[in-house]
Amino acid sequence: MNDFEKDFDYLGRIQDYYADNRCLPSYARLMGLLGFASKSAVSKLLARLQLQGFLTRSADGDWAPTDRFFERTLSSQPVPAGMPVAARDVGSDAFAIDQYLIERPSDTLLIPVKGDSMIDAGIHEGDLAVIERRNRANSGDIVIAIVDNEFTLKTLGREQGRFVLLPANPAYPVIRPKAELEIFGVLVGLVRKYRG
Amino acid sequence: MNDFEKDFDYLGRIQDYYADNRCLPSYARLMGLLGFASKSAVSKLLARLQLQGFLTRSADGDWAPTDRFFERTLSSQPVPAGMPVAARDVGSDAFAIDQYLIERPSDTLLIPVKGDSMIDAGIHEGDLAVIERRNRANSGDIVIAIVDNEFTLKTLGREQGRFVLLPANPAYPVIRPKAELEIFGVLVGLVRKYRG
DNA sequence: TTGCCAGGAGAACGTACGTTCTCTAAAGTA
DNA sequence: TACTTTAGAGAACGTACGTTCTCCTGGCAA
Repeated sequence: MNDFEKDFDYLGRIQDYYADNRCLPSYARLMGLLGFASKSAVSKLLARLQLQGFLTRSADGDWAPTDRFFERTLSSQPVPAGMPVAARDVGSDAFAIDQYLIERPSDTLLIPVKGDSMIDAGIHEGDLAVIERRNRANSGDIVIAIVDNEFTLKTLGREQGRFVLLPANPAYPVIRPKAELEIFGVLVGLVRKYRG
Repeated sequence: MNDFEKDFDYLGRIQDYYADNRCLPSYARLMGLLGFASKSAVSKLLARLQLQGFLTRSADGDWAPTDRFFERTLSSQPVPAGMPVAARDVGSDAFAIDQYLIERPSDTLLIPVKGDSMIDAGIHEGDLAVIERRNRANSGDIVIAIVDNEFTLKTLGREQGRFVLLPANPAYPVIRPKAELEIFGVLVGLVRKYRG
């Protein structure tokens, strides 16, 4: 393992710590975490990671992760077993999930999916719907509409010039709103977590 | 504003600070942030927020946000028509999804899904599979296996003591590997983007 | 009015913090 | 070989840290 890979391995452990604790570890804890016996080693490592753009200093002078800190490996080709993920091999790329899904952060929110009315569209109960707030949508879009004071996730359709809400499950009826259909937002992404 | 609302306001400012700095503020900074003139006021506030389940102590004894701390990014309650949205945007919380899905960043990578062999599990072509690298898995897990030097996403099953790979699409056959089955990782999450 | 309670002020304390030195050992280069 | 570079060890320093007291004050109930 060369120096570059070693620092990448260190970075991985810091990322894991951050995922657990939602905060960067102190110098003392980094010593234990990385196997260092001195804080100056930690200090120099952090300086190197800052140069590579993974860390920065906050306004208060504390260390803080950068966007690059949260980039994950995107790989479409199998890599030999035993190769560390962190060592970005050929065919792999860096990738930030949130930036991929969310284009307009201030207009975007996450809403848990209830029920199975969109199951045929691959949208399951418990999935997290990434919704961009908007009052208009096109036929064919999957939208969050407000019906009877409740959020409803359905495909927007048209019938005789009127908007209707189409479930993606034959067990559910098409919703034909009597009044104006109130669209809350448009589905721009979906997030599902497995294992609890 | 009663005591409960006041604490909620304090919590909001702590959440804002966290979104900016990706770390909870120290007692001294909380004093400035909340308008307190003493640290004991901070100490007691944190104790109250802990009771309400917004904060907790990490294994190292530090304060750490709980899941509930981030809950404002999820709107689980229906929003009455015409009312302003109680749900918070995802805007300031720059990596909400990433942190939701990924527990061990250094062992996690993203792999684009090819084909429709898992369509009945709600996994579509073009989705991004969030994979945690691991050589072992349990029957019933959805895994990435390496077959013919290609990634294959299937449900892990057992047949007469041997591992097999089960598609979630009747058009595809069960894969019964002749040699040892090479498991690359386990599916821990799924990400889908709509609208190009 | 009195007593009680809780949020906050203010101060003291011990410690863990981040920084910054010098020094060592190993690796690379001429 | 000798020179240079660099990751890390180790120690020292000043400070900001979290905790824990006591005391003050306003609100509420009896």
